[in-house]
Amino acid sequence: MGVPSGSDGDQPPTRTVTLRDVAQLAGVSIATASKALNGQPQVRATTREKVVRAAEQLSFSPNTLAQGLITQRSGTVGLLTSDLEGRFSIPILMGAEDAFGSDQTSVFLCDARGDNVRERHHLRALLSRRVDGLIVVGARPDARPSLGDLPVPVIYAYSPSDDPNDLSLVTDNVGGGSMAVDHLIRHGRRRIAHITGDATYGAARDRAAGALDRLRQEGLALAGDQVWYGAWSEAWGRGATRMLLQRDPTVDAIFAGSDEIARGVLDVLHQEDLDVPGRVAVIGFDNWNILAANARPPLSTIDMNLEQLGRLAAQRLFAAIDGNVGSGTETIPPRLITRESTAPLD
Amino acid sequence: MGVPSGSDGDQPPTRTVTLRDVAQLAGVSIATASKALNGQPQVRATTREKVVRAAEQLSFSPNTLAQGLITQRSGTVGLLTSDLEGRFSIPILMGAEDAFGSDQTSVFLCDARGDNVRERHHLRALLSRRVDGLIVVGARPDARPSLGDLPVPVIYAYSPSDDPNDLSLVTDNVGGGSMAVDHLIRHGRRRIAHITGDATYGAARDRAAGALDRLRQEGLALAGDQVWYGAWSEAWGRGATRMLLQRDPTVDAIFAGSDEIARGVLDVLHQEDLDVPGRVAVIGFDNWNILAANARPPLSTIDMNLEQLGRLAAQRLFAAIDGNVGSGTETIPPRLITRESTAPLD
DNA sequence: TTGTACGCGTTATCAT
DNA sequence: ATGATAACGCGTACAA
Repeated sequence: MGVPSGSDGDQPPTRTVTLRDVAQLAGVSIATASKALNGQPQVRATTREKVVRAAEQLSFSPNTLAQGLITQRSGTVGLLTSDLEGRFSIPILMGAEDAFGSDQTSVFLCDARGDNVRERHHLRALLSRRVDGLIVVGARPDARPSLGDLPVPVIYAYSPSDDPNDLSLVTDNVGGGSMAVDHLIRHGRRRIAHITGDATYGAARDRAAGALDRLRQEGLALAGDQVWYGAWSEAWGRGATRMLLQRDPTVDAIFAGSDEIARGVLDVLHQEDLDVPGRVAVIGFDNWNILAANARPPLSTIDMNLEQLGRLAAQRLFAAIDGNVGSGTETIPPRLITRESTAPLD
Repeated sequence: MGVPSGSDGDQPPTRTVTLRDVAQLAGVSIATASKALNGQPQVRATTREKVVRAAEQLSFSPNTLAQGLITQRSGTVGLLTSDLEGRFSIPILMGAEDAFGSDQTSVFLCDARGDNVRERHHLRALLSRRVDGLIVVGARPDARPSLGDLPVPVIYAYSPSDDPNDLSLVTDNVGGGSMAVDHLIRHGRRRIAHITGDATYGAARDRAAGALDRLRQEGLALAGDQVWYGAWSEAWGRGATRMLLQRDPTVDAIFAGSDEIARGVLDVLHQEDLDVPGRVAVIGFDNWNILAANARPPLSTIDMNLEQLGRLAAQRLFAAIDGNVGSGTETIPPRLITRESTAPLD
């Protein structure tokens, strides 16, 4: 079909305006037009004025592709994510996009959907588009295979590369776990339990390690006698809490490995008529706003500062593009979000 | 700092390999190399073989920028979103990215963060990059100002353009509301109430209109005597449910305007010991998996098919780029997701 | 201060 | 079937 849009009559297919048109209208050569628009000093003020005016009049917009051909810089970067759906990619992506946006560089978004073939495919396309650099955002906080030697710098975010020569940016899960327990201790809790997700996730083990570490420092034992590994789901939060309460009714605080799990924990505590935080304090992980802020009561939690991680990735990539390539793994500190679920005992 | 990465010695700054290198290695002219690689018929099989092999050996990757200069097509499109944070943009964006990915076109992601200035800024950048087209993804399902006449086709997704000459793709909120109530009726419910979000959202009013319409068809009155407009939050879901139960204890089903609200509804129903779905059925809206699938019980809901909307936007944009520009507003039908919160009364 | 001429990497048109 | 050569739109060394 194709209804012709616009009410204007059939204008001749208006060629996109080039620098030649501007130069012509201004009555100068292409070279001077270029210099004038690019703020080169060797051009008379009045001439520059003429050119600028002409450019505006024609609403000239320089062809970045042509510029890139010359400068050998496309002014673009690739954002290669493994799962857009996952909630962790988004903030990172936002941070990066934000950091780049304030500069001149545009961002190619590619979602590999966890598929290796698709990833290679996107990689080829990006290199063919001559991106100046690449940020690879993983789906889970465990090491992923390096992309190997590429003609452009690469930063790995969230999932570190398995090659220590690459530069990776990750969250500090050990520190986060420790921070959560520290917060509970400072609020007078002594019988602290830990319910968390899939033990095959490094994040789960790291958070637990941090938590246990902090408990040990304080000479406290873990309530419930074990770390309750399971699934990253509300359902597991419910199930584990029931088991926990049965095994150890003296528990006065629960550190949940994710906000989802924490919601399940809250649900069962309500069912058992155990006041939160009066009787049991609860702290989550992720600061997933929709879950944490709207919980009853609002949930204290650990924020991994993913947006900052994204921004930092952008900065590191810039540095690498400018020749300052780094390597190793850089860790971003988490942040405590205090809400009502851990208010002090009165 | 900048630790030099890689363990290989200081290789000379390896120039990116061009078609010339390939031609040279294959012992042919640049022109023939080009033809060979592009599958032109006028080239001997053995020659083509040579060239292809040379290209592989050098892992040649054609410079898309240069190609674009000639073909006047960049093979890129812009995805201009108003709020990446918002959960609605993501699935649309995924659908579009997916549809494009299977073709040759790459996607520029731009987040305007609801800021008009930033939007113009991104727009300039995208046009300067010679994108072949644009998809504008709004933050809320109400009309937004048109970008006006641009040198490339534009598709508006989720938020329709206020200019009927533009092509907009939106979800069917009236149909969704009607579908939700229909489902409840089919399962024997007669005392149906509706709790929803901010009345300034067209989506809220449309869903309510669809619900009321379906009730009217059936000769049923709305339980609770009114549509409970409020906020798109769990807290409002709780508050409204309490008021509703007070005003009309006979209610046997609640249609919530969002899954968030539905979660609040469920919470209060549990507190009041009203079995779901035994005593009261609950249906949400959005199919926001994390909220709906993990609710207790799992929540029936309406899915707006946003990913499909994104894919369709990509297809329509392709058509427009190929000259088949459309206009007006196209509506994507929603889809009912049945879970346990609306299981039939036994 | 301005203009000429060349090149960026590729495709397309013409000879050969 | 192959190879010069001219574009594409722009930046820049060099000459004027």
